[in-house]
Amino acid sequence: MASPTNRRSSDKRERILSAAVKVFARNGYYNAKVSEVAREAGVADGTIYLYFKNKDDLLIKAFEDRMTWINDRLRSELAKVQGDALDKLHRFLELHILLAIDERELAEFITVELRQSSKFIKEYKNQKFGEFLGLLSEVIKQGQDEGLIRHNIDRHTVSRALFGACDEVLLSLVLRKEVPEGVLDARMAELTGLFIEGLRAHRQL
Amino acid sequence: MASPTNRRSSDKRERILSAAVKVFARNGYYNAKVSEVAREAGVADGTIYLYFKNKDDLLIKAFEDRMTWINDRLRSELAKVQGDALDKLHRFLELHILLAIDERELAEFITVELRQSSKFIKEYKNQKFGEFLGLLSEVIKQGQDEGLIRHNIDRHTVSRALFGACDEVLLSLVLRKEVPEGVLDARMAELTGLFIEGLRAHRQL
Amino acid sequence: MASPTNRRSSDKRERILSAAVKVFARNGYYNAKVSEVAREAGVADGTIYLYFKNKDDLLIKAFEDRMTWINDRLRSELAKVQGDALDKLHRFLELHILLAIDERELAEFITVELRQSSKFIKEYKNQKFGEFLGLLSEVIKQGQDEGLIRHNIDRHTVSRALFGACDEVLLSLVLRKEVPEGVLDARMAELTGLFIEGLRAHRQL
Amino acid sequence: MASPTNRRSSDKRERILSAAVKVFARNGYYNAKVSEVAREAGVADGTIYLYFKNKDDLLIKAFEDRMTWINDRLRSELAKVQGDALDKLHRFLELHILLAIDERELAEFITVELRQSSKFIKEYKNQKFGEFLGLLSEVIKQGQDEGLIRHNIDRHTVSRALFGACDEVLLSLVLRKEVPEGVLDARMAELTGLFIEGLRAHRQL
DNA sequence: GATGAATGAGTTTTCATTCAT
DNA sequence: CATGAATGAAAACTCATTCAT
Repeated sequence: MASPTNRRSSDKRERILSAAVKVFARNGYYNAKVSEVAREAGVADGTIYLYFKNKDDLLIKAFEDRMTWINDRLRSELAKVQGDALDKLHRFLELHILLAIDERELAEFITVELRQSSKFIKEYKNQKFGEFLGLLSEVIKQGQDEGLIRHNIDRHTVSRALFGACDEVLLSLVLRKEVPEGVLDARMAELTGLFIEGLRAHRQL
Repeated sequence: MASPTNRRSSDKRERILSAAVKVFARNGYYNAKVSEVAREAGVADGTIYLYFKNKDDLLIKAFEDRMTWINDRLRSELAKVQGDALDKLHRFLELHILLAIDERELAEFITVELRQSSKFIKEYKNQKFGEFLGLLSEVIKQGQDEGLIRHNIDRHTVSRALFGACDEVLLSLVLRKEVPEGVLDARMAELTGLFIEGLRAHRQL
Repeated sequence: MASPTNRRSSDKRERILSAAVKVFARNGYYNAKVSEVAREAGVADGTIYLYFKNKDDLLIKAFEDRMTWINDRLRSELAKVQGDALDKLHRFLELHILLAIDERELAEFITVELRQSSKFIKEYKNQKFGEFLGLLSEVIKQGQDEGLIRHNIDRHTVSRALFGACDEVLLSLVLRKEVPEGVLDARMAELTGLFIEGLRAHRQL
Repeated sequence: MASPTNRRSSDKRERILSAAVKVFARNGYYNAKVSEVAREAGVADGTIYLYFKNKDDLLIKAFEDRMTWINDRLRSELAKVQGDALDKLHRFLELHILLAIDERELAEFITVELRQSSKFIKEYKNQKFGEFLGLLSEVIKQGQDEGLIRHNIDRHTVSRALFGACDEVLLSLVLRKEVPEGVLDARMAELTGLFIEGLRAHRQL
């Protein structure tokens, strides 16, 4: 947490982050203006610089803050799952979809800015996204330990593949158009099935 | 003649497109300067505007030109495949990997700018990328017709998922770091296996 | 507040308008650089764009602002005239000359940019200049009503003719060279006489 | 006449001048592009620079060429007039109107660019326009010699006034809108009357 | 802390002019 | 002579960032 820590201040900080997510999601980082974020947050342009070093910093902090929230949520939800690793994997994908539906702007923000931020912003190693992939990877590992998931597959690669697949599909389904009731569930169920079948350790193998 | 179309000219146009791919891949569209593209192409800044309407147009034309090349290549290579749909799918993924290796900059350019261009550049419907997905979708369909791929799965969704997964994995493997000999092949083989297993129509199911 | 409107701000706006009149008068609109207007006004280049949409807008606003001032001045001075319409006409021409002498830059600015602005700046109907001609036209009408000015002459045409004649003469006399004491008065008196004689309703006609 | 003097060359030179008049009249000097003049003339951009030093030179040469033509025409037409100076003055104004009607583009070009060219193009003393005014001045002088025009008026000033008045009225009548049949003649007759009355030497004075 | 007017560096784009063919 | 593709200097405009209030 940055300098201001009293109630009112951290409220303002959060309003700015929230506005940043919204504005960056809408226009993309490079098309977004700091003054628009300020307007959306209901603060003066200069105020943003009391809480964040510059525009880049605002992007990174927004990204980290939201990813932390997502990771925490995933962790606690996965802990609640009563069942094996495949059940967890199922729940993981489900939570991912719910995020895209419930927090559309946030999902859009992450999807679009993930590559930009990690690639073009100097000296930024995207640790929070690494954590996210780590959670997924952990589930895969557990599945392998339980003998439910094949061993002849690298779990880090699978994690990335899973994320990439979901990201792309959600991008096209949820983030760009109105999706008819039921279609989303159907598609994501198929996708979940695809991966679970692909990963399953077959007895005869 | 309004726009230059003779031999020397189209050579220059190609040099500019090529430079654009390189510079956009290196810095991203918004960080790239037109003058840097010009320098890379060995032409004056103004020359770019003889061939392209503006910076946006340069991005779109570079994208379309390269996607056309990729689609043509995929189409002709897939036509040569002697075998069933799963063989074609295999080949498709293989070609995708080869592209990332042989034309690293192009792959990076497409990966990073794909979302930007279709999302933030007004009135641009990314038709060429749709074609790419269509090729993949066609292979899936053939597999379903041949009884090799499950029918209870939407082939357009699968196409996107496949693309997203490969894109993300390649991005992390090839595009960002040096990959030790053999690792890439291993990872992509696993990925191919994952999808082929996931898609396969099991007799007993 | 979107555009600055407090005391200090409107002071700055006025400084920019004033600088614009000076610089546009000196170099003409197309040869004038926004940065030169900024320097003359003692502000940064960007500041101009806080008060005006673009260079065209600056020209139009400068024009309108100054024409409003001139029209107000003419109106109030004409109201003070004790006498008939010919006295008013006399005073009108006198005020016109005084303007050219006292506010040389302003006169030069208006003279030179009048045609440009109304002809080449899209969608700009020069209402303020119309008002100016309207004031003159009103005096002619009054003269006709009083029987001092011939009726067989269109008062709008006469207004334009009067303006055109004065404009051209002043341009050559005042705006380009140093005029020896007395010559100006003599010339303008002749001009006034010319028009008053030309307009006078002769008993025998 | 410049370097090229054979038939084909001077034909091309004339085509360029003609195109320049048209394009400058349409868009104004500063908005006109050399390449548009070239297109209009049916020559290559570079060709213009074989006949004229630069864009400024093209403007000046077009101006001088056309003014020479106008002056010659006026001179020869005035020579034909059988009558006194007032008849000549009448004819002068008539010819001026005819020019605006028959050679609308030329009139527009001269009207709009006259001030620009003489004011902002370095080291250019508009000699041809001086000649034009001289012709008018000569008629006034003759009228004064014949006792038809008052002596207590400077003939150079009157010349300018006359030109300015006609220019402004024609600008509003002919050059900007469609004029109903007859209105133009009526207006110009009034204007002619205005000046002739204004200038007339009254016996009783 | 908060404000928002002011700043000015940085970028795209235009277009008169050149010169190799 | 003629061409027109190429040049690159110049200018308008934007917007992240600062700082006096």
